[in-house]
Amino acid sequence: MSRGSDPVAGSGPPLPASFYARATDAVARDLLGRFLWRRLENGRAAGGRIVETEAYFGPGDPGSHARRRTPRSAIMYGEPGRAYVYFTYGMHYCFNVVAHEPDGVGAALIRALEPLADLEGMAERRGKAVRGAGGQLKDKLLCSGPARLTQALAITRALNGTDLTAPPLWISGSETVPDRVVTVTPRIGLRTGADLPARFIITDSPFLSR
DNA sequence: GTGACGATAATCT
DNA sequence: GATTATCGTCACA
Repeated sequence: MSRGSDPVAGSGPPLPASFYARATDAVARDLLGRFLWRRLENGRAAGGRIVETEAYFGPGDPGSHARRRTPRSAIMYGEPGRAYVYFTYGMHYCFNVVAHEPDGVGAALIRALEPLADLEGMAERRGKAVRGAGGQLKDKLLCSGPARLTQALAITRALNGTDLTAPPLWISGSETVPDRVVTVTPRIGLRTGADLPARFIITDSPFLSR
């Protein structure tokens, strides 16, 4: 970021749909270091730098919702560059970007952000869990997990299917981080056997989910 | 610091 | 009826 003092403007225009029309794991890898932004009802923008992602594939990937085509997973069979937001465990939303080659299936789960803009708003939406003794803000707890970041950015199922190449929810950033700062690990939270090495992290980030 | 557990409802078999 | 791409809290060390 370099232009002016507004982090949103300084991070450049939204990534085009073509960015997402590539192999799912390549997109998940290349999302590291980019910026996720959310324009809120009050006009403010909340956002952060993507530091952790996972790739979920289509039929043949037992850990993926899209291992079968169902009403919920159909969006992963559709147009790249749209949001896939689902509700789980009776209380949490998770945010994915539909990403795959032509006629492919898949999406990249955004698992953690380094919070950059509207930290106070994030803290309000996240609730008391992000405050320590004396009301001190624990910024590591704002966006370090897939359900935490959706709460911090006010992402709900109302945004399922939205186009990510324009507000109110978009990703920007023109730089691809170098391989030397990236680590690949097994995916998290799945039944063993489905935990493919398809989790991508910025190795030394303090804002990872674990 | 670590590990167990319950919350809570959409989704699918 | 079972499962779940999670998180916060509470023990205990």
